[in-house]
Amino acid sequence: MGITKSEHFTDDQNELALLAKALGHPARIAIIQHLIKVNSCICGDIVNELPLAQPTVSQHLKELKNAGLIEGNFEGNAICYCLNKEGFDTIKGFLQDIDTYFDNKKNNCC
Amino acid sequence: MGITKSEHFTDDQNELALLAKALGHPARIAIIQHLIKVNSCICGDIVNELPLAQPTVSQHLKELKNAGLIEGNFEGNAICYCLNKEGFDTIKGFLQDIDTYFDNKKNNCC
DNA sequence: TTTACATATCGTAATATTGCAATATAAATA
DNA sequence: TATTTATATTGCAATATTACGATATGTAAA
Repeated sequence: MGITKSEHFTDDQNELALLAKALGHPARIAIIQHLIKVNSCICGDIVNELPLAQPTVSQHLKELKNAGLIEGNFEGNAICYCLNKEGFDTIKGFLQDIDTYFDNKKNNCC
Repeated sequence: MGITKSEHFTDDQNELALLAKALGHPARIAIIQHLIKVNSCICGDIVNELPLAQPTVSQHLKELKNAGLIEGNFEGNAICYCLNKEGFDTIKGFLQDIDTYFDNKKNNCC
C-alpha cells in the first residue's frame, strides 16, 4: 500500500518516526554533516555542495525543515540554514532510553 | 524517480541514512520501544504487541534486522529478539557530532 | 509422523519517495 | 524598472514502501 497506519501508533512513536525518516536519505545526512563541518550556519550555496539538481536539494531541505531538524531564515538574497536543536534533542531522548536498556538488560538470551 | 543516488554519497552517509530509514516507521519505533519496556529480549509473540498483520510485522522485523538494529535468534519454537548495540552506537556517534556543533557554533545568524 | 504453533516468503494493490526539467517567485542591485 | 541571483513549486516518470491474504517453512511436542 505504501500508506503508514499512523493512527494506530502513539504521537510519540509517530514523531520519532518522522524525525528518523527525515534523516533516512544520504543527501539529507550530507546536508547536516556539511552544517556540522563548517561549524556555523550556511547562508546560501548549499546546492553546490551536493551532487543533485537544485529542485531536488530544495525538496530535501524542505523535508528537513518540516521534520524540525533544520531552520531556514532569509539573510539578504539567500537563506541561512542552521540545525535545530529541538529536533535532535527528541532523537537523543530516544537513544538515552536505549542506553538504559543496555545498562539494565535482565535477560541475555541474545 | 524513487531511486536514491547512493553512489554519489559516502559509505558513512549511506550507512547512517539506512539506519535512520529503518527507524523511520512508527511500527519499527514501537517494536524497539517494546524491547526497551520489557527490559529484556522478547522470545516470540511480538506480533500481538502491534496493530498490524503478522506478515507486515515480519517485514518490519526483517528491515530492522537488515539495518543492524536488532538481532533474532531461535529460542525453541519462537525467535528471540534483542536490540543490537552496534547499530545504535553508529547513530550515537552521529548525534555526538551534532552536540559538538551546538557547543562550538561560531555564527549565530539563526 | 502428525499436529500445532511461530515465523517467513510470495504476490499484489495502493500509496509514497526520489529526481529533474521547466517554470515561478522573491530579494538585491544595476 | 530591468536584471541577476537564490530558492520554491509544479508536473511527471521511475522506483520504493507499506500492508495483507495466501501459502510455505521450520520447530517442538503429542
